[in-house]
Amino acid sequence: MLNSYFNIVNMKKNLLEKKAEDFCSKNRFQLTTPRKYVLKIVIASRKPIKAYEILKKLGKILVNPKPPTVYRAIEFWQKNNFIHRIESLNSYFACEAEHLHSGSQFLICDDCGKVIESHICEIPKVITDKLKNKTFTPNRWNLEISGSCNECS
Amino acid sequence: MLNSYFNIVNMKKNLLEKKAEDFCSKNRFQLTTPRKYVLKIVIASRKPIKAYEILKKLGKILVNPKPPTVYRAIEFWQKNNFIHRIESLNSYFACEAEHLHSGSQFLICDDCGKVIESHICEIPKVITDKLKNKTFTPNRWNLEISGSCNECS
DNA sequence: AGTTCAAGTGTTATAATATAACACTTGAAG
DNA sequence: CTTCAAGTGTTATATTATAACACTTGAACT
Repeated sequence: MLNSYFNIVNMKKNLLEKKAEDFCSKNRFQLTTPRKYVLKIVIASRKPIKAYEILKKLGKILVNPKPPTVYRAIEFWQKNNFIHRIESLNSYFACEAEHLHSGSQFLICDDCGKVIESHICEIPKVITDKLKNKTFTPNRWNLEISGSCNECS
Repeated sequence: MLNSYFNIVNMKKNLLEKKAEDFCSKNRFQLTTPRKYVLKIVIASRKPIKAYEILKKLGKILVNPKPPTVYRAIEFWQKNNFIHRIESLNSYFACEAEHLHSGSQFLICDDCGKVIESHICEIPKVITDKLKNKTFTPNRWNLEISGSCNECS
């Protein structure tokens, strides 16, 4: 009997790729070869992946790709909310949210490297309360929590 | 009449340096020349400062310092909670908190680069609620909110 | 069908950020 | 006054990211 976990993962993978196709045609962006494969690679990696790791994997598909090729594709997908940058790891991670969001939160396991994204859309109230008198207009936000996941601790 | 803002800033500056001295003697760490001046530089810069900017300023005090000198001092102060790294800016910032804290939050103005640290010590409840069934043990956390400050928006 | 031009790519080079490794120095505990 | 962990100085290099410029492509116009 096959492990159903992988079936679910593969489903998500295909859905995300489909979503990307739709997104591009809807918005008249080109789903070019580098864009397509960079996204595929990031989605396939179920952990945060580094730009030069993407580059290496891309090298198995395209002939001798260069860093800007990867960084441009990353930038495109990041801008359009298909991937997030995990700042504390200099890494990139596919976003499974069904909607745009200006904030993201990650649980990062220091031991196994696993990352869980929690889709909270509002900046937590403690924060906004504290900032009431600062009159600051938030634009983007990112919360990264490091620790140990249940499998490692 | 002098602007009292700068007096307050200078007071804070001196307090922080004093605190660092106390911290080192209490804990039997050495307040060495590079450590002392790196901290001074980070405190004096009231905005997040980059490692190579610190290096450049340090070069006006010490003879031809090298990157590891700066990075080691940064690491020391960061570990001991005197400075934080602002991940989204690859920059470092003096912490004014009177206590240790495993989490930090920053408001970062995209326009003028000003940063405000808000000292919230607990991970916001929305987050912990959402993560209840994930059984994840947090260790450190960092929230960075980018936007426009009141002077820029 | 040909023209146009913004969007996108390929490539070279280099900037910016960070660390490994190793020999040397220092200071405080015994 | 020895010892050795803690800390420094230095060389070299790894890692991450972008500037700049010539070239290609596709789809919106005549």
